Amino acid sequence: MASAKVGEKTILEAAAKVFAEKGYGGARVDEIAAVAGLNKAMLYYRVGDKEELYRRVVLRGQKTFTDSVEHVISTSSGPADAVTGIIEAIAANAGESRLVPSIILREIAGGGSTLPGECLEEIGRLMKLIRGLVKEGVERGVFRNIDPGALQLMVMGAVFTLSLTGDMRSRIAPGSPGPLTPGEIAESVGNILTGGILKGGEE
Amino acid sequence: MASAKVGEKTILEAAAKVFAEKGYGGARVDEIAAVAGLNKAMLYYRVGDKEELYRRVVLRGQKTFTDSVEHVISTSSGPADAVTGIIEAIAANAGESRLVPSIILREIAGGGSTLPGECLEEIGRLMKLIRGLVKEGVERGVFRNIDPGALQLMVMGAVFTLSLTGDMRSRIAPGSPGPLTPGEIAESVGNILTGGILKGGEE
Amino acid sequence: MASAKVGEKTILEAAAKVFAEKGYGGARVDEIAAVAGLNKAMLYYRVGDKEELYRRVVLRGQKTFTDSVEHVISTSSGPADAVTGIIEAIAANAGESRLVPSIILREIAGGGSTLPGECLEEIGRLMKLIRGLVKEGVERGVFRNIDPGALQLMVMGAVFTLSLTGDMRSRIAPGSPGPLTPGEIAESVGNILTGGILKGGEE
Amino acid sequence: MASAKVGEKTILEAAAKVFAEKGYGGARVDEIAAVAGLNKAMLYYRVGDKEELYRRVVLRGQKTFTDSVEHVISTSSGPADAVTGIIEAIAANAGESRLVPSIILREIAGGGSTLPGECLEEIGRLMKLIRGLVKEGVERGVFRNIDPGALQLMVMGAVFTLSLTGDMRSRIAPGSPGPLTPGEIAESVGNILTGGILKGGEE
DNA sequence: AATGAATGAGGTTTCATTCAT
DNA sequence: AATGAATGAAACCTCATTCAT
Repeated sequence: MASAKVGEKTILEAAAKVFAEKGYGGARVDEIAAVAGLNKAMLYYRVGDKEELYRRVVLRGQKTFTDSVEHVISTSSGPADAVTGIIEAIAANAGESRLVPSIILREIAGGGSTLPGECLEEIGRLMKLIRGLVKEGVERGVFRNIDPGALQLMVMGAVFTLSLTGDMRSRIAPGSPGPLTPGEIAESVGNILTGGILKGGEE
Repeated sequence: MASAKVGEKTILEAAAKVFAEKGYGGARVDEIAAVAGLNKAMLYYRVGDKEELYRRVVLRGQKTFTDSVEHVISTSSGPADAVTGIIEAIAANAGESRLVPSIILREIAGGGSTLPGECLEEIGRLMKLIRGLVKEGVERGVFRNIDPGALQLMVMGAVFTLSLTGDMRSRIAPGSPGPLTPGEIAESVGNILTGGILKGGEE
Repeated sequence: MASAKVGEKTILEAAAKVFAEKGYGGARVDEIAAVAGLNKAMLYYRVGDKEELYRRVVLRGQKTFTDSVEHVISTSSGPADAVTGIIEAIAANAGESRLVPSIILREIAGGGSTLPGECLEEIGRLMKLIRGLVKEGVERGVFRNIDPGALQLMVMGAVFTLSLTGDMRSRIAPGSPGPLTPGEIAESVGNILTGGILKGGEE
Repeated sequence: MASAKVGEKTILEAAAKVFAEKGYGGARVDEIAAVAGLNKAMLYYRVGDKEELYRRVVLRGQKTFTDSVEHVISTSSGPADAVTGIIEAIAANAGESRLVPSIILREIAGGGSTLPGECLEEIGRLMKLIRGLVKEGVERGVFRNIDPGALQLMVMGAVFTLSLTGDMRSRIAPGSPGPLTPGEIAESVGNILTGGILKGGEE
């Protein structure tokens, strides 16, 4: 059935979609090929085996992600501003495609055992950025004394979870407000993170 | 060949372990049987097929989890106290077994598509508890006006992520302090959640 | 649960029922035990393995069957009378339990490959009876010159088929008269066999 | 490893062979694949699972069978002639491959419980043909008043039984004439059916 | 570049059979 | 005599991967 020149981008996007929905173990190469609109054998010819496919997908997603964080930091006016910006960026990113959040959450669930080495390094790059940011904030007296790793993971965990549970929430809690927009998510999380949940707000 | 009466609890624990590590798709019935110290056919005799096995594991984990939250709420002195207590309970729970966090995170990643109906209901029970708690806190003037769903998911996402990334952190960031204890996790999260990250704490 | 003394007759009848419905390959020892109302292990203790179970069931059915044919022949007033009597006996037998017909039909379908030796011998006894009958009829000038083997198989094939298709007929042909009684079957077959289907009757 | 394009016909024929010999329950997919000269997985790729395989085999056999009956009826000079022709056609058909007879006999034995719906419909088509034929014969005064269903089943039962017992007969009754040719079978059955077994031929 | 056909390894499930009590 | 628990072998089916064209 023709298929009219399927670019590598399409392939990786199709793979991303399936990996995100089913996880590495649950994803079927057949399905990826079908979603990409491509003969299965072509996947092997063009990209490689399932593992390689996964590696590329994850790496691509991570790069986009870390790049956006990097950009926000370098253009922000200060640590507090940067945090808000990052949350917004993450939420926007996650709203655009479930892919990275879902894959990262799965990797976290599995203890990162299936993550190729290169990907671990890329995660390192992200953490370094965040650590730098927090450190600066603390030194400048803007942030309280916070574990940067904890902060980064909290933010990621929170934003990803909120982004991914949009559909589920309406199924579970009929009265709930339904899927949140990236903007709302960023606001919710940012709000709590910056001000805490207590009314008084003091320590 | 020995094995002396393997209880159903053992079976479910073995299954939980494997599902937690590999996810539903990646888990092998063979492995579960081996971990349970049991012949593969026995799994089918005693519990049922892979799907049923998963259903029971998840449900059991969820029940334990929600029960502990329920207990904390009913014995706490007030909403603020309860939130701290819940965070501690979740962290303790997650520290004890990676199981529930990891399974829930995976389900979140997959959009809950593989979650049996009964499990969704159990999630509903949990959310109801949290919602009640937040509502009370807001009414009493203890909490700022917060979306309870967002809070619950944030907490879960944050705590689970922190609990599960212990091992990974040292691999990724050599300088990092290593796996946190449940107590440290609870403190980190509780700290940020209650007071926010900003020094002044205003707004 | 108890099961209050299950006799061997009951066991064989249960087995017969299941073998008749599902065939040897399709029958499950579990199901036989369940139908007999007794623990699976007891089947092995009391009767033996699946093959032995089958052997006994088939042999028992055959003996009853051949005995009734033998009885009819020995008490009939002549060959023509005996043929009618046999048809009636077979039909009555088949009406009583689908068992023998169904098992024999299956064995015919499979070329008798699963039939234990003893059973083949018992079939031999039946054929000898029929052959004797036909031979006598031909010698006395009552029957036309007929292949006794063909006659016996035709009668068996016809009667069994009619007996077993009762339920099916109404499902397939809504207007059809529904399951026939053994008497009607015997009449139908006897009628055709003795008089032929042509109106004039002579060759 | 070779095998050079195995057609679907070959697959269905192999399946037919095995189903005919062993029945649905006794047939092994492995064996069917081996007989077809094909990797097991290919069966699933090309045809589907065991049940689908069976459905196709049975339907194909039935169609061939009913078609031949239809052809005989439409080209015969009258009802009596048609009956003889059908018997010959069935016998020829059965002589050519044990397949259809054996499968149908098994289905009769099992009460048609495993027959897919489509196949029941196809049986309906056959019965309609026969019913029309008998009705015409009776109306024209050629046949005595006969239950068409009974006639059809008798003929089928008789011819199939005779066709399939060729091998068995010599094993059971050493003196017997051995397997009959389709022609002989048709003659035997036709002879008895048209003229009856009694010498005079009167009622 | 592209694809239908093919395959082996491995996954899930079932089943006849036996053991311990 | 009776049974729940246990097991190995084998059945059905799927999947990642490759080949021939």
